[in-house]
Amino acid sequence: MAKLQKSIDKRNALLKATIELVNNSGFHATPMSKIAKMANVSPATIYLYFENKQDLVNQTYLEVKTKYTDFVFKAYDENTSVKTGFEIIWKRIAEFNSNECEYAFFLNQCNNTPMIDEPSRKEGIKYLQPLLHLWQRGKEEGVIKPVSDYILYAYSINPLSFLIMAQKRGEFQFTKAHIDEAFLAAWDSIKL
Amino acid sequence: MAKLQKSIDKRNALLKATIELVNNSGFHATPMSKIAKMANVSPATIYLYFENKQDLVNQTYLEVKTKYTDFVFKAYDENTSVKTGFEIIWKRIAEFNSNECEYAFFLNQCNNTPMIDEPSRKEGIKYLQPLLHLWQRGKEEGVIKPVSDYILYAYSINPLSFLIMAQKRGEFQFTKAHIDEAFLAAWDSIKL
Amino acid sequence: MAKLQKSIDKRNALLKATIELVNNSGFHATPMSKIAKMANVSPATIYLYFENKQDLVNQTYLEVKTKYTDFVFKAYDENTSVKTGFEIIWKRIAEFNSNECEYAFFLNQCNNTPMIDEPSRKEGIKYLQPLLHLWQRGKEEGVIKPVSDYILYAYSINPLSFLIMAQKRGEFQFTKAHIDEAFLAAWDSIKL
Amino acid sequence: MAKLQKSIDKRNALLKATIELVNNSGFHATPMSKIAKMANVSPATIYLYFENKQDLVNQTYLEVKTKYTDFVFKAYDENTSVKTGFEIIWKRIAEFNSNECEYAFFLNQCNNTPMIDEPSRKEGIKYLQPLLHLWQRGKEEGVIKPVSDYILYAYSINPLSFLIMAQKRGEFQFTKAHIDEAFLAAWDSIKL
DNA sequence: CATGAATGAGGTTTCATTCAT
DNA sequence: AATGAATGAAACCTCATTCAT
Repeated sequence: MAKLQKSIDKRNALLKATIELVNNSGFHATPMSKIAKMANVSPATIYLYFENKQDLVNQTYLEVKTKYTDFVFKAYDENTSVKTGFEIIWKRIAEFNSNECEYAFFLNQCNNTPMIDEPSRKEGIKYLQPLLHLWQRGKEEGVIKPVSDYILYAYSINPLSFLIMAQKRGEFQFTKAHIDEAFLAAWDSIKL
Repeated sequence: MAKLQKSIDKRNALLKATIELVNNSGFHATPMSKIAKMANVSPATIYLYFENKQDLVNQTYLEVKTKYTDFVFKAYDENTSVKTGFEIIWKRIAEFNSNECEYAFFLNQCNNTPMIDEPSRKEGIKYLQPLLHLWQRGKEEGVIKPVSDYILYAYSINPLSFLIMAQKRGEFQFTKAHIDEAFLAAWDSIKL
Repeated sequence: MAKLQKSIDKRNALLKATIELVNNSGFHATPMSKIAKMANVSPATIYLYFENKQDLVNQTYLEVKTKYTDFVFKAYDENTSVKTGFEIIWKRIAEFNSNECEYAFFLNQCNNTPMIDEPSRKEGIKYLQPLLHLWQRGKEEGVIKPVSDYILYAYSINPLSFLIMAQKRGEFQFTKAHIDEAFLAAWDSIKL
Repeated sequence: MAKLQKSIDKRNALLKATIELVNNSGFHATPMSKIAKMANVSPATIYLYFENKQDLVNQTYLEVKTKYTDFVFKAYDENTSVKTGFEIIWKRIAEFNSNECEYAFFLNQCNNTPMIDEPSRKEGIKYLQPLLHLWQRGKEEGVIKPVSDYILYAYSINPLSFLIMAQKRGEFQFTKAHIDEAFLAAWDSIKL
């Protein structure tokens, strides 16, 4: 057990280091040696846990994406009105962005650069299903605008990423009040 | 004259090559040698026009940002209603994203990674002034929600970036109809 | 007993794996980890049986060389005519090359690259004594050309190595008929 | 001109260093850094002249093989008896082995290990044509044994490689007298 | 002004070997 | 005796930058 635990610890330390360093410098500007140093292992050790750098980042991505989805949809229950359901999910996403901002930054980088390879990206997309189903229901009930999910996502969910990145850059302070304003804007943009 | 002209041509070729290569591979995965080759120039020549790689990218960024702003605000006239003004600006932004998507991709990369250094990024921000003024007027007139400009931007402007990137990835086709839907969502999200 | 037996099995598995992998990739392109894997053993275990990689290869070489000599000279009896004696030995060598080609390839690699260290190489040379004695007798009897043993070896024995390697590369098919032709060439080259 | 000459010099220095180092240690035990040092260039410079290590060795092989063939067949004239023609070629090969033994060692290494890739090996084989034609004529005239060219080569040409390698190892001294003895053995082995 | 050649520094990855268990 | 995990050293290779021409 001790040995296994140590291995898991090392793997986690590597994932953590990857997230932090990639957040600050991007994929290509983050050398394996730095990741190793931050995780307190030898560079060679990384290759016991991951095939290569790309694999390390892919696995980190999928792990973080899973954390994100677990967090976002844990509190969600299908038996609510569309608006309530959306509010619950949206607020969880906002909370994740605030509380786990390292994770949020990382996912953002992944979504905006050719850092993650196609298969892992595809794998990461399926996680949104519950939200898509909710929107589907909303369209059928005439509560949500009958437009592409991409547009709904672009206007109601993605702006949070922009705001969180602005906050990271120190340009913007995301307060409680802002969250309510943001939610209103999100809902207004997609509601019929 | 011939000499000077030639120089400008070379500089432009370098900027163009930078945009294309960075769009496809990102900043750190784009070697100077490739930029030089694509611009039909020796690597050493780059350093006659730019201090170093960072400077090349910064200058490219500012140049593209200028093209963007020039295009976006050229048709704008302050003497319109807030809604009309916003629509004009928004549609120009959408048009730029569609017609000059190479430029749009590049600006997006710049906004989402630690590729551009802080000074250049700061420099690039001031360009939005006319839109900010319009929003200010809108807030005073009670037409626009009285919230931070960052939130207004996040919900009404930034989603276009998300959609254009989704289109680049081939996930989404941005049609004429979509543009109208998107504008509606944008306006709904910020109007009072 | 069980313990000792097990050890010998492991050692043999390691020698076998070494031969196969070195045959296919050469000494320096064969990592210890692969040898261990093929022998179903931990890399660390190798070092219980051998001092280091060089020692592993040296020991493998001497072991194979012994198998070779045992096979080649087993049927040999000094009380024959020189020609008959030579034919017996030659045919055994040819048979070894055909039937135990893995061993033959390995010996060949060892003879042609700086893979084996000098002491082991020296050790491996003495095995040929019976053949050298036969040639000595042949020279005294005026049956064999009075030339250096190196020349006799180069022309009557070594060509088999070349042919067997050509066969391994798929360039040449070594049939029964070829063996007789080859023997004739061998004998013609050294007989007076 | 000066520049071009310098480039050619550098390339030649690299080929020379490759030959010497590979001769002494083998392909996989010869790091690029050592080759660079011996050629008095930076490791990075190697990659201006060769794509990678494999390419460096392949090109070296082909270059040396060409030197070999040029030397061997330069004095050869088709209008001779088979025996005389063979003697001329054989003696030239022997001379090459003696005088350019670095080249000869190198070719030998190449022929006996998986160092050279298949395409280059194939490329290197065609060089022997004149000898094969001579043998063909010899068979038709009933002067040469009617056996596979591989066997003829194995017995009449390849032994020289063995002897030259033995000499390199210091086991055997290849004198003028030896050459005549060796030629006789070679001819006896293939003549009818 | 323009360049091709050159390189030092540093990137990712491999591997022979060791060590705690 | 046996091992899986770990690693320092070194392998191949790339690239931003410089310099002689």
